[in-house]
Amino acid sequence: MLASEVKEMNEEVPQAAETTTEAVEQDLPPRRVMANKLRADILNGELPPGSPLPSQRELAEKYGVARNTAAEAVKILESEGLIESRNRARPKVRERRRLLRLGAERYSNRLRNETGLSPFRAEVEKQGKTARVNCTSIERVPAPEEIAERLDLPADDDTVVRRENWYFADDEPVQVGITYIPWAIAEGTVLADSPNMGKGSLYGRFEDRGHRITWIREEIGSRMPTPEETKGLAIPAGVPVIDVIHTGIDQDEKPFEVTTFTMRADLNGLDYRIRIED
Amino acid sequence: MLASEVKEMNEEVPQAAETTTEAVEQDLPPRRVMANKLRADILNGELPPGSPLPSQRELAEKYGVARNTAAEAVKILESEGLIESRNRARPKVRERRRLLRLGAERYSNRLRNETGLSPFRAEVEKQGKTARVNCTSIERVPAPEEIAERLDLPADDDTVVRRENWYFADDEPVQVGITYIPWAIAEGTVLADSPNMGKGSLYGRFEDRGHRITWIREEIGSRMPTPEETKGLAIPAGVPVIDVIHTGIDQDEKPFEVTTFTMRADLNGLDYRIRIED
DNA sequence: TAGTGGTCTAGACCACCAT
DNA sequence: TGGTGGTCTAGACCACTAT
Repeated sequence: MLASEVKEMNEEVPQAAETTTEAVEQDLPPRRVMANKLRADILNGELPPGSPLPSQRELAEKYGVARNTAAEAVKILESEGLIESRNRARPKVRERRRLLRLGAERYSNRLRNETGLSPFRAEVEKQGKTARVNCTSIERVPAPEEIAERLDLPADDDTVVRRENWYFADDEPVQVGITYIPWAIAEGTVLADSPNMGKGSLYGRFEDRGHRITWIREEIGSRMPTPEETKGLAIPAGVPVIDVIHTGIDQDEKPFEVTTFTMRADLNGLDYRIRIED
Repeated sequence: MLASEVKEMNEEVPQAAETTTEAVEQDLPPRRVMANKLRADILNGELPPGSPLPSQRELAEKYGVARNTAAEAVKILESEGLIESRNRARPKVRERRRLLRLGAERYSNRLRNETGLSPFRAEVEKQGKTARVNCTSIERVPAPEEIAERLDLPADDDTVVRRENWYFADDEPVQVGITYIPWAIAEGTVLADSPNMGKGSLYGRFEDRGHRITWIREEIGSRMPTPEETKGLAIPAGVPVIDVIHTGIDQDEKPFEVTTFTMRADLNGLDYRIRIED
C-alpha cells in the first residue's frame, strides 16, 4: 500500500470553526483521519475524560496502517493537549483540571493584613487545596536587563536580590516565581537572606521599608515550556506555560519589586477586575 | 545498530533550570540528543533567527541515524516553538515577533472619544502596523451557558446578539473576538445588525443605551489551539493561544457585554496596570 | 508474564521549493 | 530538475505497566 500524499492544512484563512465531526476526512493523510476521529470521540463524550485510548496496535489494525502511523495519530492529540500519556502506560483522555484563578485582589493590603496569608496561599486554600511554597534560593546578583528596566535601576548599581520560589498545590508544582528586589531596599532586612518573611509576608516587609503597594503592572504572555520547565513543573505534553512579569509600584509611583511567574497553563489562570479610568 | 532505550524525562521534580548546554547528552535517545544540540545552537546564536536548519539527511548522516529519527528531532524543536516549517520548505529558526500588548487603557472612555479609534486599532497603529477588523457574522442566538452566567441573564430570556470579529495586523490574522450582547440592549440599534459601529465604536453605542463602561473583568487562560483555530489564525506549530473572557460592566455594576478573545500567543500579549485598592 | 507504548531502522513514494 | 520535507511500511528491541 502506498503513501497517499496530501495538501494538509493549507487552505485559505478566516471563517468560524466547524465542528461537523464528519466529512472532515477528505484527502487527509491517515494519521490525520485517525486523529480527527479520535478527537471527535473525545469531544462528543464517546471517550470521556479519564478513559484509556484504544491501543496503538488496535488502532493500526482498525485503520489498516502500520503501528507507527497509529502512534503518530496519538501524538497529534497529545500535542493538542487532549490526552495524556504517563510514561509507558496507556494514554488517557485528559481530565479537565480546575484552574487557580489568580487576581489582583490577592495583593490587597487589607486582605493581607486581615488574613496574614500570602497571595498564593490565600487563593489555593480558597479552592480547598493545600498550598506550599518553597524558597529554593536567595542570591545577590546583577539584574537581568529586562528586570533592571522595570525597576528603573541606575546603570552603575544594578545589584538585586533574586529570590526563587516554587509554588505547590496539593504537592503538585504549579508555578515558579522569581522575585527581584533592588539591593538598596533589601539590604539589612530578611528580604536579603531569609526564606521566612514573617507577618504580612513579602509585602509586609516592603511596607516596613516605606513601599506600600499601590499599583501593579502585569505583563502576560504564553509559550511552550522549555525542557527545563517541562521537567521542573512536570508539565505534560501539549500544555503551554503562562508568563507573567509582575511589577510592584509604590505610593510614589516607584517600582520596588519585579517578579516573573511561570505557570502551567492547565492549572492556572488569571482573573482581573479593573476599574476603567475616565 | 540497536535502539538504546532510556529513562527519558522521568526524573524527580523541582530545582531550577540548568542551561549548561553540554553534559545534557547522557543516556538520552538519539533524537533528544540531536534536539538538545540544535536547541543549544539556536539559543547561543550559532543558528540565528531566520537561518535554515541543516537538512534532515545531513543531520541523519552526521549523527549516524535514520532520516526518520532526524525528522523526529526536528519535530521536537518545532513543538517547542523554536523553529518554523512552512509547508515543505526548509525549516527556519523562528524570528522573534513583536507582541501586541493589549492593556486596559484601551477601554478608556476619554481615549476613545478623543481618537475615535477602536481599542484594537489604537493599539496596532501605535506599533506602526495597519489594523483591519472584519465583522464576519452577526446573529441572534441563545447565549452559551458560560456567557449567560457572566451577563447575569434571566433564565427565561437568554437571547443575545453574537458578533464575530476577526482582527488583522498588516493583513495577518492575529485574533478572533466574539461579542455577546443581551438582546434587550441591542434591540433596535446598530449593535443588532450592522457591522458599522459609527463614532466611538462599540462602546459608544453602549453609552447611547445608558451603559458606560466602568469596570472590566478579564479572565485569562492559555492552551493549544484547536485544528480549526490553527487553520483560521494560521497558527504555526508550537504556538499556543491566549483565551480571554472579557466582561464589560457599567456604572451600576451591571454586566452589559461579554467578549471572548482567542489570540495567537506569539503575536499577542496583555499588559495591565492596576490600582491596588486598599 | 503478557501486552503496551517508546523508539529506531531502512527503504520508499510523493508534492513541493529553489535553482 | 534535484533536493527537501512529509509521510508511510514492516519489522524490531526495550522498559515498563497492569494483571
